[in-house]
Amino acid sequence: MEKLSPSSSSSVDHKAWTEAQDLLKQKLIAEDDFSWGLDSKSNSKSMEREEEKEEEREELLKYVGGVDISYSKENPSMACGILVVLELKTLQVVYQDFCVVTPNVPYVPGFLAFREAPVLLELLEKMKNNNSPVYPQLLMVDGNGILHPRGKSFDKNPGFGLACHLGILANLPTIGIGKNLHHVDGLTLSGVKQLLEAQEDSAEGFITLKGCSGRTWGAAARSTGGSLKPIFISTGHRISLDTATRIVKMTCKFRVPEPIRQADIRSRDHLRKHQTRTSKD
DNA sequence: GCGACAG
DNA sequence: ATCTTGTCGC
Repeated sequence: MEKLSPSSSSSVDHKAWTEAQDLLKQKLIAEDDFSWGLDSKSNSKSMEREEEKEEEREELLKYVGGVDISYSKENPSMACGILVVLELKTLQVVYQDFCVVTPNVPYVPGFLAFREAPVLLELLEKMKNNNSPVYPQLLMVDGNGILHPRGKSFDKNPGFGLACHLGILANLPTIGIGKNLHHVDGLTLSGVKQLLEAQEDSAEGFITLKGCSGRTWGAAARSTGGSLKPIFISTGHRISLDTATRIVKMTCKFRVPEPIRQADIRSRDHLRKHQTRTSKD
């Protein structure tokens, strides 16, 4: 009952995964594609003083989702996926749901989506099927969007990270937030830091990430203070980098945007509460 | 060939 | 990702 295939011997199948990524990638939309707007821009002329109805002349972005998965070292067979939704205006959590699972796919750099997307997608579909009134209009993902090495030849093509992958599966606009730089197209952490420091105080600590090839992969930001570790923003699906960057700014109370930060904190807490029975009695 | 490599 | 307390500062 234990036969290993000659060439591929585990659940890790780089070739099949790369092909799957390439297929999904064909559906990727790299521009703003949604019906809502950001309040800053919609009323540029003058506030019609007439009836200030809540009439939705134009729907506004109100609910922003965040997803993440936390893992337990004590119990490697236990992980916790989470979906949170925050109200943009107040940055308060208005929805949260957890999913304790056993990781079945290992983490392989470049293929994070095959490990995490199924869990996160399930949380989204559950919420959607329940007709929740706060279903997110936009999703922030703990991981990269196009800032990602797509297979081996990324020099001419944008990547396809978890944020892209999940965005397509869920058909939602997504923004990828990396807390570490995935080295692609010649980008290095030291190079990014130099650019950030050379910025002085011009662009609020945001710079565009351009690789050796000239391609734009995303943006780096030191949202807080001076010398903190930057975060790395890249578009996932149905959004432009410009819009993504603006929304990140709106949600950055601390270094990491609130939807991601809250997802991080809460999934970790939830995991602790659900593993207290494993090693102790 | 070797190292690098989101979470 | 995970292992980890206090501590310095606004």
